[in-house]
Amino acid sequence: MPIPGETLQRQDIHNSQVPVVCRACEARHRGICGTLTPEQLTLLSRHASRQTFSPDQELIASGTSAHRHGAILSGVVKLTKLLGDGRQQIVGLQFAPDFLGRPFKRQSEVGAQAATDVKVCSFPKSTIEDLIRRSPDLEHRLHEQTLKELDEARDWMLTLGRKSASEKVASFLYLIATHIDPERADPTARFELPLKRADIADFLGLTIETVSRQLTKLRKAGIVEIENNRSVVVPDLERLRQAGASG
Amino acid sequence: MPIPGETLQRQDIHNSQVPVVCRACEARHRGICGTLTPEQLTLLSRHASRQTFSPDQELIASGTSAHRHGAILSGVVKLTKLLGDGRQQIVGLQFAPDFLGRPFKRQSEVGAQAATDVKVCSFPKSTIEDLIRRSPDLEHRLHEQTLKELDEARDWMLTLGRKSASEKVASFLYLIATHIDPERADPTARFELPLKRADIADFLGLTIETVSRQLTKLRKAGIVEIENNRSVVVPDLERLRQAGASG
DNA sequence: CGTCAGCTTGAAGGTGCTCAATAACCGTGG
DNA sequence: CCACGGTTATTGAGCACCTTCAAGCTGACG
Repeated sequence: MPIPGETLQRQDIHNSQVPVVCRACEARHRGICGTLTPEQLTLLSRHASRQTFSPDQELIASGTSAHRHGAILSGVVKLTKLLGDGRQQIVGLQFAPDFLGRPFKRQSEVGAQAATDVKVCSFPKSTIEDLIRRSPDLEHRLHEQTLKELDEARDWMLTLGRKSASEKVASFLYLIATHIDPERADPTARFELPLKRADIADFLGLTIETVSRQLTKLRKAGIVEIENNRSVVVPDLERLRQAGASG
Repeated sequence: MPIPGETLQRQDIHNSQVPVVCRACEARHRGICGTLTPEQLTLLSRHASRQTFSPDQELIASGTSAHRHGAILSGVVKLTKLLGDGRQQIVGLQFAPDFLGRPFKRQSEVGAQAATDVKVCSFPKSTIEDLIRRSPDLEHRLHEQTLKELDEARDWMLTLGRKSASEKVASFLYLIATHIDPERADPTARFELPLKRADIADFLGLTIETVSRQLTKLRKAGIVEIENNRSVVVPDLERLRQAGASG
């Protein structure tokens, strides 16, 4: 259960310097915003704006100089790489309240598209970079996220390089199950798939057809239940984890 | 052309505070050491020691609490991940003067083994972490390296997920050619492969046999020349790059 | 009710794997 | 110097898995 907004807001009530837009923000105390001082928040919010994107809409065009960075407020973002002939690979998924953008570099080498409906709070690259230079805490926070993303990328390299199709699909479902609803103690999970089949295929380095076949195989094995193509129930998370090959 | 040692050393001659062991070090002005003040270098060097490793020797056992970090002085290090049943994937290659170790985390989730003969300068995890906390510059440098590694990991995910076997092998050769001898203007390259076939296979998510077959295919196509299994000549780097599929 | 996007299912084919034999390389010691 | 064993790499034949191509299905929305 998410913490009711009340407790979060009470903290800020005592600090009138916190910008109005931030006070009610879902991400106010998470992600990068959590480390900022009221003055820094003010500076940032002055240049910040909210945007929404619908599935498959581009947040950053690959190869384009992205002049804005941001934080995901809700939804799932896919990071993609393209080959000359159209082959595509999803190289990362990002969830709220992740930071979006690659600091200290002109060109982004990955594209970013909304996978689901997405809300972001974005600000100019230069604003956040200035802030980073002046706030070691913020850089540390971003460094931590980068390290986390690197760990995840390497986990996925193992999946891409060495797992079979059915292990890949199971690993994917397990990944989503553990990311959508971060804290859950019970062995069962229930969620909506944030990706359509084509995206899953691009994430796993497979074709749509193979993904589909492996899903029905997992369904027939009783490891997952799927309804309306998107709603998933996992009766036993541990069993799903094992289907993804024990690392 | 590398800068002659003379100019490098002259800087230190005027600064007698720089530790003796560091003065003649190949990595003194590169990698993380480059940002450190003489005092910081002294602190670090007091706890530092040099080690050498031969091929396949473990620098860090996966899952083990690595209590030392370090810098690569020479050689190539492979970062590996293992699946329960023995399947292996190399998730990164590191060259001098890269930093070795994952800060701010108890457990390393990857193993590190020497690919070639390797020299490292290592120090206790806690020493460098203290230093990081006190030196924003150092954290920035490490953050930059982490970002670089993340970019590389994602590049490789595209290779693992979407390229054919022959494209994979070509991509690998191109990667090595451009990393072994970083600055080279001419279109031709000549180098020793730092990895044996089994390692290449683990890096590419293939089998030894497939790697071998694709290498002879590239050889017969005149894209590379190979002698003694390890010495490679690439007459036209651009052609090799294209054989790896234009991204 | 028709259309369109997304998903599933089937049959055929190819790429890369498995298993197995041969060949090249390298250090050691006769 | 060559013979030798061990490690590393190449090559071949058959097969499995995943892809390709093609058809049908489902649900949302006009």
